[in-house]
Amino acid sequence: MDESIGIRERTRGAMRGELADVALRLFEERGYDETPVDEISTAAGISPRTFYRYFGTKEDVLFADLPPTSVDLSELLTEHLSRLSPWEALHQTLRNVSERMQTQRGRWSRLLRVVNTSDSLRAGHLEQHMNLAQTLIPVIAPQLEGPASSSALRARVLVHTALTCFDTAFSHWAEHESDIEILDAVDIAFTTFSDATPETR
Amino acid sequence: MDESIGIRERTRGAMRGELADVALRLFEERGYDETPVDEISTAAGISPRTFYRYFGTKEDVLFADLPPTSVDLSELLTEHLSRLSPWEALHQTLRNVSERMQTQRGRWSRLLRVVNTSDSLRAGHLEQHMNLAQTLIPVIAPQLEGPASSSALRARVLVHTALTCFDTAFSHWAEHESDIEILDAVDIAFTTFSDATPETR
DNA sequence: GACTAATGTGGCAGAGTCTGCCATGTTCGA
DNA sequence: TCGAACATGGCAGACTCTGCCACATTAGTC
Repeated sequence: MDESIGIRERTRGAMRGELADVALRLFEERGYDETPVDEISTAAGISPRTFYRYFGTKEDVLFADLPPTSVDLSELLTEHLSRLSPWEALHQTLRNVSERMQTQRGRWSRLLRVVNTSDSLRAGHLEQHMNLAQTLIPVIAPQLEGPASSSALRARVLVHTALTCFDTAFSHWAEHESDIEILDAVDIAFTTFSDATPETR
Repeated sequence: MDESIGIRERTRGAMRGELADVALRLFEERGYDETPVDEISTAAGISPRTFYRYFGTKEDVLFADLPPTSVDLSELLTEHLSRLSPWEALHQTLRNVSERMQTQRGRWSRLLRVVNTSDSLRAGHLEQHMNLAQTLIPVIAPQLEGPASSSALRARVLVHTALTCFDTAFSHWAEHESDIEILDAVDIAFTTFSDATPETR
């Protein structure tokens, strides 16, 4: 089964991984903005030009191969939607993602720490979520009741809010790593509304 | 009272405004990525170097002088918090911002249309909100009940979610300008949770 | 084993954003 | 009127990213 991949693709994948490792390490040492692509590529033994063949942008070396973007979330979400409310389904879907990420806790906290040192990086991270949102909104939209005129908007709100909760939980966890578990942070984030807005019911 | 400003600052402000106008117009015509700073500055009769004295980055020419960043939201929020729940206070605060923005409806829809044509711009726009969040979170945090360990996280979630609702409402409005009013969109966005998550109570 | 095609890689030039430095002109207050 | 503060412009340079072409390696075929 693996033979079908061919050695070329396997080494290519390995190079992507090595680049990601080297880059993360250098970013931790000297900072993202202070580390030009030149240094990453030479540290990995390739030319700058080749770097841009593996990753379209410098940011991508951090974000491209991350779980939330590589896992098929629509499928997961569809499954949860069959037995949960839209909001709960989003909660569980992103909770599942968090569970998978736990196997790489160390890498994640390193990455989040790097991301939070640079404004441009934070923006790039947000863009990842915008892309994810475009995938999830069409899955949620048909499940919403109420007037069609507002359900399109509410689907957007639900998905973007869910990703915001997810993101906020992770940032908070990365900053207070010793005080709280990832999954607890995610659960607290997703249940904030039911606790904090009694008047709006 | 206005005399204290001095003509220099007044003309400087005028140049900022003119640059913003010229830039928005050019971005509409040729697109953001296809319009180099050279063209904006020459169209406004200044050198590229001087452009970067008025705006630190090319993005800033779109975002820097916008109401949500120039109005003092902390003050507004503090006032609402004295008689509303945190979530409702955030809702009303951003509703007030939306009301002020209505006087520039046309400019806003033009701007949002430009922003939504470029991924990098959308991310930059979100970053404006990240900065706002840093201002609002300390205002909300002391109002939250419950264990201190989770209230810091919940304050972050509430503020980021509020800004997400605000942002989503505006994007939706910009795309369906004829179907919905800004304030209605904002209200729908902010009341999405109370309607859509009965199970989580 | 040799040949061709596909693919990975590197170098080069160039556009575009943004910064530091210095020189020039204009305005303001004394 | 003179010096100080300020706005502007030009220049060089770093950095990201792209298009183009040349070279080498590999894969598949005969």
